[in-house]
Amino acid sequence: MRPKKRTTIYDIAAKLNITASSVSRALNNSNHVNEDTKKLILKTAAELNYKRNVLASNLRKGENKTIGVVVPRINQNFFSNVISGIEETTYSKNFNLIICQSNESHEKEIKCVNALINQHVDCIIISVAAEGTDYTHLQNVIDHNIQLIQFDRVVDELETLKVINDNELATLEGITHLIEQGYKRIALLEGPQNLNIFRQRKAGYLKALRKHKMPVIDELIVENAWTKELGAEGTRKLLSLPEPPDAIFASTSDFSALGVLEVATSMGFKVPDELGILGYANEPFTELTSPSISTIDQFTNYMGKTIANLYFQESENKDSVVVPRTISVKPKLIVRASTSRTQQV
Amino acid sequence: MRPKKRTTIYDIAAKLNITASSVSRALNNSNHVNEDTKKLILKTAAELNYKRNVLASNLRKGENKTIGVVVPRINQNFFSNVISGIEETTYSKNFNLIICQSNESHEKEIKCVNALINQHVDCIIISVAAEGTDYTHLQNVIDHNIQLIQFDRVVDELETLKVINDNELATLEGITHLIEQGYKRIALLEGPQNLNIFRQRKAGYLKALRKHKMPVIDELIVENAWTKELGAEGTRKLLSLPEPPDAIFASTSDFSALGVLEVATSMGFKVPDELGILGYANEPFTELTSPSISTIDQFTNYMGKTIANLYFQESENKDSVVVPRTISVKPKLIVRASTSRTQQV
DNA sequence: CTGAAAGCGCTTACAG
DNA sequence: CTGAAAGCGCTTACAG
Repeated sequence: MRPKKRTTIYDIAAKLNITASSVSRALNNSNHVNEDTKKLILKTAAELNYKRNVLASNLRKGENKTIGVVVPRINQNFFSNVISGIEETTYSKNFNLIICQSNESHEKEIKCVNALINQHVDCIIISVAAEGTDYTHLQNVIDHNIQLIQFDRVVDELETLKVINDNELATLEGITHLIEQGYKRIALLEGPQNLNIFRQRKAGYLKALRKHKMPVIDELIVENAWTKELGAEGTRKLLSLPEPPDAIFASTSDFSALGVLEVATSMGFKVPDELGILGYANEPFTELTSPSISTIDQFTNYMGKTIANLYFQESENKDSVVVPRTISVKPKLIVRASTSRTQQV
Repeated sequence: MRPKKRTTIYDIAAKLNITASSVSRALNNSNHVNEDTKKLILKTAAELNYKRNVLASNLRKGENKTIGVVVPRINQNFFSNVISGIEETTYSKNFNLIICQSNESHEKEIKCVNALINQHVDCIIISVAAEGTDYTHLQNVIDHNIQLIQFDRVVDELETLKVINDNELATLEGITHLIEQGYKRIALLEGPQNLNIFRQRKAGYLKALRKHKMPVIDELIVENAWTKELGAEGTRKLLSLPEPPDAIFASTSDFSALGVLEVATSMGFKVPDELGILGYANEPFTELTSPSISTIDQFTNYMGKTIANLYFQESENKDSVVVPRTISVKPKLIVRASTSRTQQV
């Protein structure tokens, strides 16, 4: 299984009685080489099935043309779509993409990041795991002069390029929509507050209530209702209250919203009449449930492309310093049956 | 933005007045180096924030510890789950994973594969795009002594390691289940027949009918019903026949099955009583529709791990020749409401 | 236009 | 245990 020796530029040079320098120049399409010999070299290279050793080339040139991506989970819709967008862009620039998943483990995240630093990638794109609080591994990326781009779940304190959703604004719109539909007691299923995205969504919720002069009712705010199961559990509690909510915003995800829907249905609450449900992320299944679930779309593929383009813009700008900045993508409220009181389905 | 020079083993050596050889040995935890100097070197390396240049190391050692993956789409459940499984295994072996998507384009697939060959990856794992018929680019992988592993959509003629689902057997079981439920006119929505997986599923369908002495009715076989839209279109035609089918096997995917369900519902056919629906792939949404859709689960994460392990088994086996072989994973029929005639939902 | 030479950062036989 | 040297495969100033 160990490879036989591959064809190198020396093999080509030897065969043609010229030097490796010329071969290299021809292969790089330099114009400091005779047109005819260039053709001959290219022809011979093809015959010998030559493939440039990118490792050697990169080592010599001090470049790598590789971007590393670290996400909590590859197989989550949001992330796989963002990665797909990143890939489309990096591919068009002839860059490689190395992918790691942290599995929401802070420890694995650190290992992934260090592996990417060792690999001398040009850029690391990351959405952090839910766990951590210490981010020296990310500071380390910066210290190695590797471009760091955070997206979605970003560490606010780190001054890097960031691409995020405007979670607060999207939530504000979502809750406002609920209020306009006549919902009066709106509950919040919140996510781990160490992640900025969940803090922002909570902020949007509170802001919307304040704006419409509605009281914030503590018993309607459920901590850490992150998964379908936890969403279901939280919903059971909420709907068992003496005064249950008439709407639930599952700020963590559509999976959580699905848990809400299942419990509500099984407890005999009519959605959307007796209970409105708003999710987050526009997972494909949200339009398939009955009733379909209102949610918030995050333009994932577009985010991916934006992230990758951000890197290429910066890197073309070699001399100047990178100014830390944040690109905020405005998500879109998708109104479906689960919150459409006026127009029953 | 161009990196300042990074710390190398020479920097460490200079600082300690020793040679790079010793530094390298210490860093590689060789025992041909004094314990105390080793400690000193490690300490200094940490202080100088040293990270090994993996490119240089790999070039020298003639290894790369990188596996390339080429799939039609990263953001499809099946593939992202397989990739996730691959990643878990490669990560545990300290291998990098480079990911490309062909977007179902044969041309892009060729470019991806060539890029990976240039990159001198140790192994290429591929599920081919729907388009192509010519596979010299894959032969090329083999010619470069790169381990090639095909999965799911494999090119039969190429003698490589293969990890597949037993599509025929799974389909046989699925259709048998339909027959046992009393369905008599079972239609097939088939996929592009240049892909082995769709040929196998068709074969399973035909086999099941023959086994139960049921006639094969040409007008019940719809070509190329690959997407939700095409599935819907095919279903419209089928259900408009003078003698419409009483069950439809959407062999291409659950998305196609979803198209069937929507059209059937809108045309007033009762599922599962008047029309049974069987999908393929166990997409998460299949348990959320009403009625829920019966389908076939492919153990995707497990497949991913199996693929990666196959590579590592082979590579540990350096001397012996790789024997082309196929690992067939038996998928599982998931019976849900859309085919459960006896037990209505 | 072409060659000889140095060097990217590392590893590893070869001496001692 | 440690050093000097060669080499992985390529690129690129420097001469000519």
